[in-house]
Amino acid sequence: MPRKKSDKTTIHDIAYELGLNASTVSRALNDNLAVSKKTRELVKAKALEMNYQPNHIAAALRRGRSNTLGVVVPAIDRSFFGRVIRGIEEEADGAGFRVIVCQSFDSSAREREMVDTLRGLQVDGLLISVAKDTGDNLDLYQKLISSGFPIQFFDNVPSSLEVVPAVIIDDRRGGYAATRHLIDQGYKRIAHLRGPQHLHIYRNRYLGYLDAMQEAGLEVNDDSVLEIVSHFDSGKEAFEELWKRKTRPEAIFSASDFSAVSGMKAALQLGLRVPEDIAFIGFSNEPFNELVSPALSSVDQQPITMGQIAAKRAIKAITSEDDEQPDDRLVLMPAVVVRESSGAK
Amino acid sequence: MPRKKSDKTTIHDIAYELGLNASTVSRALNDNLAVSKKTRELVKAKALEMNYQPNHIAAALRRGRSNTLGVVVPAIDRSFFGRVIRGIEEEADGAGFRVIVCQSFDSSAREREMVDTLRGLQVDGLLISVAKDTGDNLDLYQKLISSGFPIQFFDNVPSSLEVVPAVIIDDRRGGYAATRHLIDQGYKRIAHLRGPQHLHIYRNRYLGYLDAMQEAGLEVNDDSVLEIVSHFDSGKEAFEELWKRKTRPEAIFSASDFSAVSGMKAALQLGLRVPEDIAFIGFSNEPFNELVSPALSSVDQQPITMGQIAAKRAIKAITSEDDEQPDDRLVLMPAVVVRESSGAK
DNA sequence: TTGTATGCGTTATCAT
DNA sequence: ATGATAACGCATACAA
Repeated sequence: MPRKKSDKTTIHDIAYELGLNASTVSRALNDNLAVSKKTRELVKAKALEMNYQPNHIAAALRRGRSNTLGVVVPAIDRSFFGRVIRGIEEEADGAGFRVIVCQSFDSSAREREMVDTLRGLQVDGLLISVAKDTGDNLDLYQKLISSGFPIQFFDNVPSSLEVVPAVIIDDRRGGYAATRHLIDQGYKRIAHLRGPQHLHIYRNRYLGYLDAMQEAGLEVNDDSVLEIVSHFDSGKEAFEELWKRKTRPEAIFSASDFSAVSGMKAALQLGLRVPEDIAFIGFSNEPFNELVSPALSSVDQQPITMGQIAAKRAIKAITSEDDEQPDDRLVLMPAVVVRESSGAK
Repeated sequence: MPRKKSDKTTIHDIAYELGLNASTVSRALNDNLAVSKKTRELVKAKALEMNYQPNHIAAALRRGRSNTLGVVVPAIDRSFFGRVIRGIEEEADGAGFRVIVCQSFDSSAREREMVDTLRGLQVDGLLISVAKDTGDNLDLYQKLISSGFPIQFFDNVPSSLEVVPAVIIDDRRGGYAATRHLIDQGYKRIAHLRGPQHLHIYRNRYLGYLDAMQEAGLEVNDDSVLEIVSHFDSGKEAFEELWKRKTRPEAIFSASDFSAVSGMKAALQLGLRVPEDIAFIGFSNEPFNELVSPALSSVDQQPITMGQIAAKRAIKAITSEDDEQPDDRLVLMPAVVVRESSGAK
């Protein structure tokens, strides 16, 4: 029969068994140099034997530090975020930090809840990609930032905040590079399937498209651009709509891989050849791009690097003694990945 | 200037401001009926004003309950797990539970670490889909289960444990249904791309294939079955290998959507028509199945339902007073989703 | 209805 | 090198 009603072993239990004091056990378990090597090993052996599980939350309560990073993303089943999180975990692992992931499901109300929950769990820092339903969490974030709480935004950052510590990619550059690639391949009539323009990531991809077209002296008219709403369905409809217009495109730059693939599918069903009759390039470099036929060219957003850097900056802010000023934004460069769907004309 | 060095508001701060006692504040915040409606509102208003953030870990330490569920999956960027987690969160939300998600990256050593971490974080229950690198965590799980700790496995469960509380799908039935569907469509020479047979999910899908073939009196010989290793690349090679054999298949049932799609791609590149020359059906019902052309038929594993049920059972085990016996396994039925790739012959 | 006292498991500051 | 003690923020049994 155990000493206590709960069967959980604590440092007190170990101390009791060994005729020691709890503080010694605590020190031994934490590899404190003050405690003799002999007792240290004794304690560790006993801890193993008694199946001791350190209570991290008690330690966190006492220390005021949990060694935990909180992450909020719109949805973890989006491969981009999955890969960002992978990068975060890699970096956190190396620094002895745990990672807790929450989903906002693109609702800013839920995002706020998640932030509260994570703060209640005493996370030492926050990594956030804000919901598309960009609500009024700005106050919250402004307060958090100016209170000196370690926070890093990534990918989709709150738009109307002045100084935001963030890691983002240069979407405009990405849009430019994708379009430029098509131009270099010899295409002239290039259409753009753009995303909702109130989201700056989509707005910037569109601006990059315009940059490249203008630079090359190519015409952009009402027929060239079409806005898509939902990722999944509308690529097909968008393509069919484009194809009906009086000046048919030779190539399409889509702001999303999903609509690119579904547009491509619509093209194939019309009996068109890709890229001979119509070329495609998407954005995000989703894993399935390699699987479809023809394989879809795209723009890679370096999600793993993004996660690593964001985590690194957060951890630095946490561990550095002096309350340094919030880092400003760091901008990553996107990279065009050329596959079959945008071969030379 | 704040009363304390730390700027975090505690119930003591609120009590001080209001000339009350911390316990009253605690009660008020928890909607305890004992405290008068008036003070309750007063406290809540003050809490809001002072931007009070409840310290959940302190509460958890005191209560011995964290209202948190720990989830361990091989990788969150696999859409199946993403959807299971969605189901878990839905269920947990409704019951006032938080969810912490960790990844094992298919390493049982890391899986063990994650379990320890989560237990250290005082999660009230554990939901686990075990790593493919099925190591020797059996002792750990056996101990956990018999100690009465609320734990639920899902999808991939530890194989060599007798009584395992788990929610799984009937993979054998799924393999049978997929193959049966092809048979019903009129195909006779049906090949199977099977996964590593030491994993029972793949073994069962293979057995289901055999069931259906045998039932229909169709021949299965050495040419019919091929084992694939990595999801991504080997579908192509596997298909080319199958196509070289003396009896070419008319249809292929692949144990994974990834290899099905990449096999399909290889077929298309050989100039074959799908499904006229060769039909395909995969397994898992990945989202990209709808996007590829032709759209890939597959077997749906009901991931959201799986998550909901697993969470529900875990929460029930947590909240029910009596230490009831561990639930045994609950088996979900998979559903064939017919798309273009397996049209009638 | 509210206040007082205690403890959850750990770590840090003393003292020895 | 080790022990005694207090404190982290909260919830609860008990007292008033």
